[in-house]
Order: sequence, then C-alpha cells, then structure tokens
Amino acid sequence: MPEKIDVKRPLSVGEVSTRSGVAISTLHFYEREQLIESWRTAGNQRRYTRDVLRRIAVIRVAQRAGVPLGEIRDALSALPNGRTPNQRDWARLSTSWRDGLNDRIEALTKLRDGLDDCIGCGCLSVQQCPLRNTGDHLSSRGQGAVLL
Amino acid sequence: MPEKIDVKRPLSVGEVSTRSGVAISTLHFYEREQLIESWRTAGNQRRYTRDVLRRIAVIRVAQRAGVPLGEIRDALSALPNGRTPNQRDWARLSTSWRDGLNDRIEALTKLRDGLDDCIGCGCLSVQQCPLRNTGDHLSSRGQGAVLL
DNA sequence: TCTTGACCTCAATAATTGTTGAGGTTTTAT
DNA sequence: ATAAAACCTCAACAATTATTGAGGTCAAGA
Repeated sequence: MPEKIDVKRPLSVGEVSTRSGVAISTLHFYEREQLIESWRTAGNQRRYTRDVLRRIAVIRVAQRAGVPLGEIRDALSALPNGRTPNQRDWARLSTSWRDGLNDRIEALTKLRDGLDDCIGCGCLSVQQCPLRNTGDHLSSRGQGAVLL
Repeated sequence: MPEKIDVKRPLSVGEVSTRSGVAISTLHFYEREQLIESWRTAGNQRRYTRDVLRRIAVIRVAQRAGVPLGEIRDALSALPNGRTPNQRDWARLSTSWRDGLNDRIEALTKLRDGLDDCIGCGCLSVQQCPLRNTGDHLSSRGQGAVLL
C-alpha cells in the first residue's frame, strides 16, 4: 500500500487553483471573504484539505446561478461546524438557490417571448405590451407604468 | 376632444421615474450610458417621449435576466435614433438578442436541471459531478477540475 | 549553493451599477 | 412676487467581484 497517504495529502494553493480552475488570486479573495479556509505551513504557505474543492464547486455553481457571494458564504457558514456540505446539506442549499435560478430563467424566457410577440404585434404601447408589466417589483413599486 | 394632446405630451424626469419605478439618479445614469435619450427644455430640463417607458421596461426585464447593461445598450442602439421603434425595429432587436438569450436560457436551465439531479445524487465529488464541468468558460479555462 | 518557481502580503486598480451630496437654477402654485 | 418643489451638474462614494503589481520569502532541483 504505497499510496495511501496521497488522498489525505493537503493541497497547495497552486494545486487547488489548477484543479478547481479558479485563479490563485481568487482563492486568496475567497479566503478573505471566508468562503474557504486553509492553514499554514511553517513557511507560511497555505494548505487545504481536499474538500475545499467541493466547496469551490458549490461556490461556482451557486455563482453561475446568480447567488451573490455573501449569500453563499452565509449558506455555507450556516452548516454545522462550518463543514463542507454533504448530500443532505447540498439538497437544502440547491433547492433554495434553485428558486432564484428559476426566476432568472423565467425573466429571460419572458423577455425572449415578449420580443417575439412584439414582432408580430408591433405594440409596446404603454398600456398593452406584454413586456410592460411583467416586473413583479416594477409594477408593485410606485404604481408602475399603468396609472396616470 | 379636450385631451388629445395628453398622449403626446413629453414626460419630465420625475414623471418617468414615478411611472417606471426607476430612480431619477438611475435615469441620469442610463442616459449617460446611452440607454435612453432625452432632449432639453429652454431651462435645461430633460424631456422624454413616452416610448422611453418602453425602453426602460425592456432594460429592466433584460437586467433581471442577467443581461449586462452594455449588451442591452448595444441591442437598443440598433434602434434608429430617437424615433419611436416600429415593428421592424423590434424585429431586428429581437432576433439579434434571441441567440444570446437562448444561450443564456439554456445554460441556466442546464444548471437548474443539474441541481435537480444532484439533489438526489449528493455528488459534487471532484471527478464525477455533472455540475462540475458544465461551465463553458470554467472548463475551457485552466483545464478545469478533472486533470491531475 | 544557487537559481528558479511557487508562494507570501498589501495596496492599487478595474468594471459594473448605481446613490448621495453640494451648490445652483427652473418651474409651478399661491 | 415669492416660496416650494422639481430640476440641473459634477464629483465623490459604495458594493461586488475580482486582477495586477511591487517587493520580498520559501522550497526543490542542478
């Protein structure tokens, strides 16, 4: 059994960068922002456990879904012990993040279809255009476009 | 016919703000960024045609969908100067936008479906998770997660 | 040993998307 | 005519999400 230690060997920042596809400067940044953690060697270099890769994966997925880093941090830090999400944790996180994702998909789809419709209807008159009162907060805020 | 002029009456910045739900400072900003246009009264105050409301609606919808302002500007600038966009203009805008929109929708949908799958699978392990290497630029950049 | 590559910190810069404030002008209503 | 409300410009600040650079240290191989 010559390689047993390999899977427990800590990772350097360069290794994490290579394997995660995230720039070193970004890893430093994530650490400052408390999204990931490391300890230091005697020579002050960062070392990471392997699950940092999973955390980073979660972070990037959430980011692509439009979740701001602050929320991601909060969600991750809400995990007991600040541990890396396990299956159950991941299920909770991803379902909560999925709603926002759905909103964005819906907005995009509405936009696309609205544009399509408007090709035919030539509308976008203040009152009738399907693109007009789609915004939830738009229409709830300041009466939106319709009144007066 | 006492009200005929009403619908052609230009809008002040305050009116546009109220009716669109967008702050005046933001309208100024959008104008600096060439997303909207106005002309000035003798006293240097902004006046808008009503179709600015339509433009703003499009801008906000696109923004909610995650389209950056620069892209929105580019798309909108395809509309001829000042004149109220007609059916043909919107057709051009729409078709020029649709590919990008479709890409974006597809990416987000993939992500969402990936999330759905992964909720059950509890994966996100470095090598196997379907969410890992889905990022177009993620995987094209620095080999992503898989190698070494 | 010595050089090279990897790493460190800290500060500055950058793009995006606005908001705030100071100081002054115009319009509107009484 | 005057006071209040609305408007103007320009500069500075702000949050987010990083990247770049200067100046220096550490580790590993020739």
